[in-house]
Amino acid sequence: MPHNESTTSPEKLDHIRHSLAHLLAAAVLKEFPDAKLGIGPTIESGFYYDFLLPRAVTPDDLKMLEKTMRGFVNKKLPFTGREVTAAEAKKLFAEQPFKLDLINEFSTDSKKLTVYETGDIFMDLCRGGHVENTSEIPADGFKLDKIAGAYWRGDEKNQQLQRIYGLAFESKEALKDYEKMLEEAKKRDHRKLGKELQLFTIIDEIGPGLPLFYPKGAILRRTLENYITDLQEQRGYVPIWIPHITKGELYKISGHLDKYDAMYPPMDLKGEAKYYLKPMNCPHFMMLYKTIPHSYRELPVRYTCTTTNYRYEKSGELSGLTRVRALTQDDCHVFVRPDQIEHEINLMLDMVAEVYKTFGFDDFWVRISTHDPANKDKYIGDQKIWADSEATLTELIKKRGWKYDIGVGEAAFYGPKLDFIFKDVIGRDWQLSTIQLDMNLPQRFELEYIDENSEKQRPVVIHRAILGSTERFLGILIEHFAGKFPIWLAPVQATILPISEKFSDYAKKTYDAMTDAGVRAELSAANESLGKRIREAEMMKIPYVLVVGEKEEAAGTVNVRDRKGEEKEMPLAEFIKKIESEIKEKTL
RNA sequence: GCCACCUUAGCUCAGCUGUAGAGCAGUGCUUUCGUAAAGCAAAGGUCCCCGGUUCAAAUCCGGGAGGUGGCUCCA
Repeated sequence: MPHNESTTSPEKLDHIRHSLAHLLAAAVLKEFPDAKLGIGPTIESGFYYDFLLPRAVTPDDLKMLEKTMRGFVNKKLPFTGREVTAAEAKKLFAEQPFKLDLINEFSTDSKKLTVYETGDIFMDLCRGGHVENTSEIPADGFKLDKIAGAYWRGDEKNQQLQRIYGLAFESKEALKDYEKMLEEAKKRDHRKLGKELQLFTIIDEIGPGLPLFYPKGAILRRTLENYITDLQEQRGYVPIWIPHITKGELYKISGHLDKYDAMYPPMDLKGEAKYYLKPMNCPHFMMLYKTIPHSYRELPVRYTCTTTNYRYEKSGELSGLTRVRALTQDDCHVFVRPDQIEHEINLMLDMVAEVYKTFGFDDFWVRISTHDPANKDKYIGDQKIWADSEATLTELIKKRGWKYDIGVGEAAFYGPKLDFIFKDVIGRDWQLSTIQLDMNLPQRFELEYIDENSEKQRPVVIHRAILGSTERFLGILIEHFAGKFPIWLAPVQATILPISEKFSDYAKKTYDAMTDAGVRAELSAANESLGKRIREAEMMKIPYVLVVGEKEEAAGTVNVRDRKGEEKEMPLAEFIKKIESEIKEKTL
């Protein structure tokens, strides 16, 4: 962010935000004396505070509360802290049930508690981290932003409180910069661009979370899927195909039904056994492996299928392409001998690296989820495989120099996993690729291979998806490129504009030559002004605009305008060669 | 699912109790143009849906659906 001439340290900014949270609570209490206070921490862009209030807070209330807070800031109130015992704290916060809840929790570890007072207007239970005086808070660097519902302690079963969010920065300029950044992000929002560029739509009559793709969006999808399919097939993956509905029986074997029944859309087949739309593919893959005998020689067996899953996601969760009810996965299951795990995972990491490089995803990190050694009973499978594979995973990631984070105890009960988290342009985290070891499904489906001693052995399964979900990946791609896709992905790669109808024939010739070369070209008839057609092409973010007129026809050239607005005349054949090579090289 | 807000033409939005408006897109005609908007014309709406209040509702109230931002969830 610009304006880094500011001398405010991150720690100081945190103190300012934290202090503002207290001032917000003080302002709320002034307006609603019966308000019950929750917690008020700092967040990445400011702070929030949770309240139980007699009525819903309105945007007008926010303005009023903000004014009250400014009044407090200008009063130059000191923040003073002191230690109290749990009993004292309980007396001080007798009217505040949520604070009592916190006191009960904290006092179990026999620590002293601290309370902070702001002048004589407010007192809060708090571990500290404030400015010494409200005069240190820039009065124009903060703003109450929005209101949301939030469950006490983040638990759905608890009472829902009203959370008031505030933005807070070290200066008015920094606040403005932040707001400007959000506005820029809005411009590249994939839902907005999806509509403008005619990529996809969601239709009420069809249902929320069920996107439909227009031709341009479908080309994007197909290009993406072909890319990933080719990559896999070059690396020894073999395609399989599976139907989209199944008897519930399958999920009884896999054990999924007991756990996630509510997520699975049931199908009514008129009195036959209960069927479901498939919410996942793993059990199908297991069955295909199981029904033919396997020798140790043929392992690893790498099955792949790009297929759509259907899940009941809560309505409030759905959002554009990033959270849908019909999601297509580039799903792979690799059946390996335990001694092949390391090699196989390393091959997968190669693929992840190649794919991210292709899309220019530099900013990602890896979450390594391992088992909790203090809680061994929670996990199934061979202890040695657990220990070895976790060490291997960590080693492999380290070797590549990727940022990572080890989540001890975050592994699934069936095996450790690697999740690849991509940070988008505005700093949000998105989980894309996942690689998971599974020692459970091979056991439940009684998968086997015959070893060199003719004995039955159990393989390990590695689940793997690189895009994760085609829909989510597309959503992220749209925002990553702000709709300006690299040439190999662009739904329309070049559009040809004859200056007037006199040059229609030459334009058509140009169009045919491009199409023959496999370029996705478009021909724009001359019944609108040239300026207007250029404008339209720019708005559709088409990589190359080819203008042809008298000069070009005579010389056999095209006038190429790129997305930067720069023009260059070149022979048609030369341009085709250039664009072909860019498509082949997947130039960013 | 929960909390708050939003829903008017294909899109972006104005109108906020007195029988619905603009720009763009689309259609027709004219224009045939040298790098981000040529001109004219006609057309386009159960003002999300269902109830209620009112002489009168796009506008006020209740319920529902969908969306946005959060919360929770995400094999």
